[in-house]
Amino acid sequence: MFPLPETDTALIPQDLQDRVSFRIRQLQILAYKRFEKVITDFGSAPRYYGMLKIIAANPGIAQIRLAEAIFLDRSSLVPIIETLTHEGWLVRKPAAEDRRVRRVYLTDEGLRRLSLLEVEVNRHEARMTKGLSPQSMATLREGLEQMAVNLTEQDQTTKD
Amino acid sequence: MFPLPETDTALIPQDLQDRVSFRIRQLQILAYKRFEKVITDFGSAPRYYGMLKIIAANPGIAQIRLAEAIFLDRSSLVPIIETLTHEGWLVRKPAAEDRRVRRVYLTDEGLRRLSLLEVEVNRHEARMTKGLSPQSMATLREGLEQMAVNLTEQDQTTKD
DNA sequence: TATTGTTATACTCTATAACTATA
DNA sequence: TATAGTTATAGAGTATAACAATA
Repeated sequence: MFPLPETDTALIPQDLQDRVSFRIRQLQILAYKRFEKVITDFGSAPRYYGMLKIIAANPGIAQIRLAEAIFLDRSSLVPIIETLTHEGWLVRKPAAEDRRVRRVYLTDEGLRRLSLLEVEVNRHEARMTKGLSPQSMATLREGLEQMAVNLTEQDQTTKD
Repeated sequence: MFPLPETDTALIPQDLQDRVSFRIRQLQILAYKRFEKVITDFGSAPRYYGMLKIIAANPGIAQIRLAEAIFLDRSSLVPIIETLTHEGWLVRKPAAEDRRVRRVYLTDEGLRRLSLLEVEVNRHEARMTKGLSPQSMATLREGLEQMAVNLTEQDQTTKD
């Protein structure tokens, strides 16, 4: 009997390891667990980092546009916006020209905290991509982007 | 006013698009939605394709090893195994040498159906990676693997 | 009539804690 | 005492359907 614990990868057959879809899923699980463990003191914001960045880049975005951008139903976004508003990250203001719309903005405090959070996200990203050459990173980014395009294009043509 | 709808990507700032962690998350969401829409008639198996492949490669694996391999708590695995057993994919047999353990196997029917499911997974993967050169694919796979290694290694050293 | 945001509701997925049976 | 599997339970996260306000 060997004292070495069997590694997880030993159980994963090669053809599964070669599947990009499997790797993506596995990475998302791992990265998310790690991210949540490492980043604290930012309330519930870390998991919505991407969304906060989109709001920062599109101040006053309507909730429905925001929901579409992150592939969520507009109703699913409501409690998220509410929580982040209570935590001081966001404010909603009714749109003057269309009073159905509520525009979403980062607060000054939210902007300030987002820049601090960004430092942590950078660290996380650096740890995750350690050992990858700039060239590999570039190819990786292109590949990930191409796949996202492929998947969204197919969604449009499918047109349920 | 232009008739063209604003694309999602127009809302995503470049620095966010360049984040591998953001892309991974986005891709996982898109790929999963697409996968579930396209693949039907396989019961609840498609979402557990990876797990079924691991069982196929490790016949008689103990539930706890399987849970570790897919980063789930052993208790979370129980209802999954149960469902797939009821659907005829799996059987559990008590281990002779350690009666606490229940060994998990694919049924003959499960093996047969898994090979059919695999055809669909291949199609999904091909659509997703369309336009990527063999070289890009190779670099992509290496990058994804390296990141998985980075994340699991860091988990071990953190050692909470 | 259609759209935006909201609410009520239900479903899925997951972890934690406690239990059981074995070791 | 520790481990494998199970159960009960609770907490996220999500979508669907229906509603109010507005266009």
